[in-house]
Amino acid sequence: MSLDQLRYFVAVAEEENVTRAARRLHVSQPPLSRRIRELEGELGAPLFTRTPRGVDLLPAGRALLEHARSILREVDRSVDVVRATAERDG
Amino acid sequence: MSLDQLRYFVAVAEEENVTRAARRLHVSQPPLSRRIRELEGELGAPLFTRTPRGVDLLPAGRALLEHARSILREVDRSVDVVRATAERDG
DNA sequence: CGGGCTTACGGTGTGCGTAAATATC
DNA sequence: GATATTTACGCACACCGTAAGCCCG
Repeated sequence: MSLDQLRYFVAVAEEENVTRAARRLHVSQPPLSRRIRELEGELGAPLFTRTPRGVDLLPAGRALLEHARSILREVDRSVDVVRATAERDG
Repeated sequence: MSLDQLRYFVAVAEEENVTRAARRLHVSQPPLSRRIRELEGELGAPLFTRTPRGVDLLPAGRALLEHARSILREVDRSVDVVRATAERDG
């Protein structure tokens, strides 16, 4: 599982649609779809159901969404903290 | 910044020595050294000072170490939660 | 010299984009 | 037929390991 995969997942979960998420992420849709499937494969659990209009979050997907957001937030914060610390203490 | 980079960083920080960290991670030392340098480059801040015996954590490195451990813990926990949720709710 | 970090280099695998296929309304 | 996801395919980039180089006690 990679941070990119989590970012991809969050976008798809928020858009509930792979095509729109791909546009938002500035990547093409087939690789995005594939990486979501790979993520589901790694976790051993489906995260979405596929519908004619897009995708719907399953309970496991909703659980991951919270965690993914939290992880990505902490990553961003870490970068800020490290830079600020380097700035301050040389 | 990738999760692998954070795992590599944590090992080097704990061992205070790239060679030992490489053994622990079952990777060879040159790529490990390079990825640490790349991480420093991405962050725009050095994380270690190089010494004849190995490496010493700088303040920015100590700050990152805490965050990295926390992030990696949350990643592991997320996997558990997602699997448990999928198990429970089908 | 010995131990450690770094640079050089070649190979492999992962991830992307385009194009074609499949499915549902 | 339109909109959406998935599969096929070829290519580029990232990462690794081996080998060689560099620095300091």
